[in-house]
Amino acid sequence: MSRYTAVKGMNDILPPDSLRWSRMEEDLRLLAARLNYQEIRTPVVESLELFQRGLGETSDVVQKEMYVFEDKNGNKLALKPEGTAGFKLALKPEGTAGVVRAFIEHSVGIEKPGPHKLFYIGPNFRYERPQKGRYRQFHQFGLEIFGDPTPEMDAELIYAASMILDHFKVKGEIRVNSIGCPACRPAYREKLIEYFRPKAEELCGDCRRRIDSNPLRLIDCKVDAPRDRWNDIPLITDHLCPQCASDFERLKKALAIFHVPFVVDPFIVRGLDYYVKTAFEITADTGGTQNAIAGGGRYDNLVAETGGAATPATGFAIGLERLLSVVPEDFYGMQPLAMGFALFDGGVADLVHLTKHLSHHPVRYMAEYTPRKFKNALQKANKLGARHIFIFGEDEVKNQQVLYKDLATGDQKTFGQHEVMAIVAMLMDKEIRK
RNA sequence: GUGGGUGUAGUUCAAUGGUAGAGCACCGGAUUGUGGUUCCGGCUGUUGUGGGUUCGAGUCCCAUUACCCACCCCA
Repeated sequence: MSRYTAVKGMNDILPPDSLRWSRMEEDLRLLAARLNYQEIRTPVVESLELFQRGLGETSDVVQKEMYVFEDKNGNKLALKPEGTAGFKLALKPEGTAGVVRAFIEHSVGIEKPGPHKLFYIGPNFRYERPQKGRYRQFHQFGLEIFGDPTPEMDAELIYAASMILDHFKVKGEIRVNSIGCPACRPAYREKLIEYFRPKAEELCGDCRRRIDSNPLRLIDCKVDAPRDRWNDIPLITDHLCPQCASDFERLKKALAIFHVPFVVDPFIVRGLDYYVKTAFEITADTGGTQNAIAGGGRYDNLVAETGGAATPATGFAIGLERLLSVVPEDFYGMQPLAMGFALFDGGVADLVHLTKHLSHHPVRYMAEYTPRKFKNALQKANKLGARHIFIFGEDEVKNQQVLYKDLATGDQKTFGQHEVMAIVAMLMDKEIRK
């Protein structure tokens, strides 16, 4: 064990995993571009207050999972007329709050008409006990749309999520719900409280406490499994106001037109306070119990609550660790490796030349400049998993040639040293046929 | 924050309380410029850390720490 290790819950990404990561990120950017999402990059740190106000003071994330610290210039900032805003800082636990802040700060919604479609990709931080699929530094890719109130846009967003699943050959279940709005949710909440209060004795300790504080989440309790025990639990979908109910119908209709496979799950509850109306989650078998790979919904009031002009908005985020854990192992193939060797000191200069020439082409190649015996060169290439090797021995150098051998088939061939294009063409051809 | 499991070589794992080992990996070799297999040789340890019990602790006890899994919650 080395003296220094990575901080708990924060992981190194090494080859070959790093290749899967960068390819996945590349694909996500391309997919986002198809529906005209443009990238936004916000800082990893924001003021603590932004998250407290945005995500909700009582949310678990804010209450116990934030990485909070004080800015060294805290005192100066505190002297600002606004008061102490900005004094305390936090590593971002999710992506939306910072995007909303930037959207407002730079008047994006004012300078051009909506919808404004943005995507982000990057690290987030939550102070939780790590377990399979849950880490203190984790990464998300998210889409956010500002300035469009329609349920059809929600449907398009969910469609984008399903495109991502399809692209990566992931089998996920898309579950949608409407969680109402400030006009209808409070009444539903009361109904739930009324429903569960008489049953308090039958609930676990956690749930008894949650009856009043968070009855919606109580439904998800795994200890009591309320959904299995009672089939007459009031459903939000039966208590929506006319506007929410109508929007929910439009959402489902549009999803059907997009051919997005989904199920209605009236028990979906989002963990953050800002969601209204459309809420959805995507689950998949990640090998652990953390099977939610993506989630999102509409947040029409957040921009105004953060200090901007009233702007309807909707968005979702996908957890990249979790996504990658369900992307098929062989989804990304590795380009075969080519290697170059010299058999004696006199071949090294020619080997350097080959490296120089091949470096201009998109082949995966590396050389070893310490001369080796023929047999050792083959052994080494094998150990490194190389397929193509180029050899400069005495005969080759004398004739201005290079010996090529395909370690997979055993074929070999001699090229003139100036036939670089022929060599590259051959490598590319083999790659396509692979 | 709560519970459970595991810490021994680079790695995966052994070792009735009695001298810490094996496979893999790595390095070298099996006579001339043809590999993967095989064979031979070599290298590697504060047994996570600190106490305690014992003639003697990798092994038993206590504490501590790290990782893993699960709860809570979420991506």
